[in-house]
Amino acid sequence: MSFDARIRAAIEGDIRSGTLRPGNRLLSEHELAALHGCSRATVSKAMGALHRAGLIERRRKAGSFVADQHVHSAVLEVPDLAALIAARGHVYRWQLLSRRLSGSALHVEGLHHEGDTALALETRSIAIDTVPQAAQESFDTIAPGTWLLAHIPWTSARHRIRAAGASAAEARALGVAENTACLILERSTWRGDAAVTTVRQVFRGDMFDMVAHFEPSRT
Amino acid sequence: MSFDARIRAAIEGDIRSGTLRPGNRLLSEHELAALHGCSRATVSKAMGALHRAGLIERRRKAGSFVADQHVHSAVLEVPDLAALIAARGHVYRWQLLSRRLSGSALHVEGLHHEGDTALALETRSIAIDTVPQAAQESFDTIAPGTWLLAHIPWTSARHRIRAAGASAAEARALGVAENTACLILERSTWRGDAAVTTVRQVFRGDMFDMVAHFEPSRT
DNA sequence: TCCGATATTATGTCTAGACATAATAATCCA
DNA sequence: TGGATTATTATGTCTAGACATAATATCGGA
Repeated sequence: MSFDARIRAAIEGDIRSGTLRPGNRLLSEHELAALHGCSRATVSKAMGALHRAGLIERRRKAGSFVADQHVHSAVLEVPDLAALIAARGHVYRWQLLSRRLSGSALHVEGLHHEGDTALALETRSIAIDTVPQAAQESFDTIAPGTWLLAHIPWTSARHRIRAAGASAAEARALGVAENTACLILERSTWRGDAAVTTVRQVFRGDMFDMVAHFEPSRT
Repeated sequence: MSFDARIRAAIEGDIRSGTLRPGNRLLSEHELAALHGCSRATVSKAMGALHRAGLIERRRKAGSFVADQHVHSAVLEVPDLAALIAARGHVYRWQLLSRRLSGSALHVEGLHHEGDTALALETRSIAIDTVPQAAQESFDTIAPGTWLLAHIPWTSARHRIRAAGASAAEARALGVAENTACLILERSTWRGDAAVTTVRQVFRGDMFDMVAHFEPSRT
């Protein structure tokens, strides 16, 4: 086991066992280096990993502190629908429902099909100020998400996940009864400070779920 | 801007703009160090961040490669319900519904209340082999999640998020109509290889959502 | 031709320093 | 006493090496 992993495990253990409690100060990097008999760079690497995992807070001059545990973070895998459906052994198909240019936004609506059934209804708006080439795309055979992925770089994204009953229009599009429970994924992406796209996907609740993992022990 | 951030931004930009495509090999760490005029350790740090962000794959001897972009990862914040409800300005309350010891598992069922309304129905089983002290707990005033957080260290967790209509029993407990759309969060936690607890929380869809962020530019 | 031993290569981990930077604590002067 | 200056401290970033390790490529022999 590497020094890095050893130091992480030691501190993580102290936090989880309650030896170190939220708000407590950890030893400084110098002290930990001396304690474990390794260099400060190695300690720093371990502390960086704990920080990313949300276990500790770090402040210059003040030191490192055990973070409040009221939230914890997990890595959410946001799948590409085409790849997901292919992995399940079905045929993926995108069906364009509408496309409308309004002001500086291009609005696209369509369905993601898994084999013969509609898996998700997508309502998207694309900022043509940020992605001017999108105005030339029909999106009648390629899904806008796939196209965007290949055409413009984005730097950050925000996802919101919730559950809601299908509206009349959504139910009709998905071929389910009105008010059927659906998982709704809303995603906004930015390139720097410029908005790129906002998408709302309504999934049939019985055919889709999302998975997230948490393992602090990742370097 | 630090070398680290600069190198990350350069490679990320090449990936997102399509200059580097999935499967392409990146320059080796040595070459990148020479190119950017910095040391290999700095390059390695940048590559580590890109790897954690899921943008690249790394293989010894073979090199680093642009990852397939069919999934991308985001950081999901899994809130502690008590803290979440407090932050919303309401009073949190846990109500125990049932507690039953069966074999090597302790089954606990209860409600998380936000003020006067039930926000979530929780069904949990706790492995008493891993957490023997739990057998002595009544859980009639403290929620098992809170108790577990304070009493045993866990090392990894897996979350599954989906939508479903409330069953008759769930609807009764939450005070909503049967088949109301609910967000269902199932979480299993482990301590090393030993299972700690499995919990299923059924949330009123109209009162709860989850948020996830993605920003590769985190060191 | 096939197999095993060897060399090569790129990442993984680490060291023992360095200077930068931000935040706090101490000090000194008006 | 109040406010501005200075010193101190811990993290943040970086260097120029080192050895370990895993995976591949190459070469020699049966």
